Amino acid sequence: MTASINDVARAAGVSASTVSRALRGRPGVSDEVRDQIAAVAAQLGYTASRSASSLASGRTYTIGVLVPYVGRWFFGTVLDSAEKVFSAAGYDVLLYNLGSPETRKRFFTKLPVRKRVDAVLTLLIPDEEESAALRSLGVPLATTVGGIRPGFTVVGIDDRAGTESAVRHLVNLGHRRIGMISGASGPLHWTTPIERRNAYLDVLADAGIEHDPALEADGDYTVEGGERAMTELLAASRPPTAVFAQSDEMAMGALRALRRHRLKAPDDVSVVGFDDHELADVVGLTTVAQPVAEQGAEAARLLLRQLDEPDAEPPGHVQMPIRLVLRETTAPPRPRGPQ
Amino acid sequence: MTASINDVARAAGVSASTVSRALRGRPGVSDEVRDQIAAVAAQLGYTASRSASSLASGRTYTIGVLVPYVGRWFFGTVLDSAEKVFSAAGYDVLLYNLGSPETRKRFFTKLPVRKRVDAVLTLLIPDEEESAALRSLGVPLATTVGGIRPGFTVVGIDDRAGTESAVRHLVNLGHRRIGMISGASGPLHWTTPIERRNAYLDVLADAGIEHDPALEADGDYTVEGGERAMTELLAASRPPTAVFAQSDEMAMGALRALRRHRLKAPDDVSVVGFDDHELADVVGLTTVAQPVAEQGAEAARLLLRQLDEPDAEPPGHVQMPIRLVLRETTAPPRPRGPQ
DNA sequence: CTGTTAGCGCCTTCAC
DNA sequence: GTGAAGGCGCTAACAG
Repeated sequence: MTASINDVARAAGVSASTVSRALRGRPGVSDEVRDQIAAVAAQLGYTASRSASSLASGRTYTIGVLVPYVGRWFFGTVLDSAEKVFSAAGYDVLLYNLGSPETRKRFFTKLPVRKRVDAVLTLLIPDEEESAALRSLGVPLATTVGGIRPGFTVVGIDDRAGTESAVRHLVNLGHRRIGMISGASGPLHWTTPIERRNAYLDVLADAGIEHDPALEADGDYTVEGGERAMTELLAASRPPTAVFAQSDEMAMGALRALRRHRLKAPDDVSVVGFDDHELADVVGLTTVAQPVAEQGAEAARLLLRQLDEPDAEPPGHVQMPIRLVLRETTAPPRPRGPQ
Repeated sequence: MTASINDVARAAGVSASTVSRALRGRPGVSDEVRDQIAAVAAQLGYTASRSASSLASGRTYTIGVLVPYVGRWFFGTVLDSAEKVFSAAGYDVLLYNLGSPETRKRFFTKLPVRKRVDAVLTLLIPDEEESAALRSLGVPLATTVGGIRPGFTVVGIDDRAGTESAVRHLVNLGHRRIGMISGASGPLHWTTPIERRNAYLDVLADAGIEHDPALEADGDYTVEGGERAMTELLAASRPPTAVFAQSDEMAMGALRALRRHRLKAPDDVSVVGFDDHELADVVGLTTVAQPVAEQGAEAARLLLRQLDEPDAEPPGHVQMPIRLVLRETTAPPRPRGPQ
């Protein structure tokens, strides 16, 4: 099999403890012995067994990352950037794709990360019980989604401000019938759709526009859902002239629905998204840009810092900037013909 | 700290080995004792330490997955589906995001997965040396990319047939100046761009069309690269009337370039992609569809089967079906005005 | 069917 | 600066 620490020790003519110390850069080894051991180890292709060392030390050098759906652009991007930060620091990433309720439930009851990770980054929003389960792990916790939660470092954006800028943009263009495609069907503890909805309602009220419940539809944060939602809105007795979608993927679904109805944005309906998806530019989608990759990287960095300085008080909340990106799916409403 | 196997053994009035056997469903434990142990374990919130059990058994119940870029749709989707198969079978996934050359090199020299995983699924194409390093792990290996390689189970598609259907479609529409956006700048051992290029050349030759090197550009398999490549092609003295992009993301970049030049597909230039990206439908992109998620799931299943039946001969190659999906970015070339 | 005995490979005192 | 023990928590072979 592969070389063990004893093989290296024997070949280098020292004890296993010295090899251990030398390879991990701990003090108490003379430089020449250290170099010699490094050479021997390299030559034998020795790498310490993570199982054995974590069993002995209690440290795993592994971070658990919880994701609802890896294939979705937002999560893939956050995961990508977070992984880079972790691996650069010598940590491995254990990935848990917890999209389905069953998988999720099993994860939180069995908690397979117990004794297996030094920290957890969750991209899904745990409810009270799940949060407690994670806290019971006794390791640093971080997230890039949802509101402030005790025991978690959350790196997020100002959902309210982002939504306001999007909806105000539509109001300023002269729209009065402004629909919203939201992702309300998610778990209740996911505050994002709620915050965005409140901001939407506030802007409408502020502009003196009466809210019409028929102008809201659930898009489930997916392209297909967005398409369904838009179709629903178009079927209303008085359809919207503009739509704010709570995510770019839903906005793209909305655009697809428009195409299917032989309608165009912005000529027939204006559409604004949220995220600044990698492909938003391709379809010319006006959207609220948020620094997705940076959020993942920042959350990862904050987690590593907590690992380095266990005594320092971790930041409870970090807010990243957002900005409205104007493209081609928004325009003033078309003057209405005689009704 | 958390409960250990001995705590459970003591509380249940049995030995640790019995607990171990009972909880893992091994034979040799009476039903009543098994139930009792399960109850005690649940009550104590006991989960076996993976480090300890893998150290003792040599089995890790962990799969290493190597990805060039998690944020890219193709890889995210494969990873997503593979992870689901693995986790359903009780395996954890260790993710390695090996996009940059340095990360990649470090991974293959240190091989941190040694003694840490039971199998490896790689979504990046290892060169000869890297393949050897992976084989030295002594675990089952699989991939969803690249050509047949000894020691690997590869789940792929018929790149040649896919490309042919795309380029033939353009020929049949009447195009004669057909450009290609490829991803040739990748590592040399990546055969995909080469295979697709050969198929492209063959179809042209077959149709009696002379190949013009000025009609090929490198798009690096990214949206930005596709945009650059298209811009390049448009600057040619005699630009193409149709373009085959080796991936949907490059095709979308090409569409973006067209928009920037105030040109439209298919009116000015026809565009075909490859993949059937989740959003290809949104932009109406004609493309060669491949079952991306299914490839990940199938590769994962084949890996698990090898773990279950170590003696069975693993399949060297599995081919999944492709099909051309006609949408709105392709049409006959516009009749040329007097020149 | 169940308990006892040895390790798995490494890290961590504690001596020297 | 270095080596010798002991143990991390679990599983595997062997008894009974």
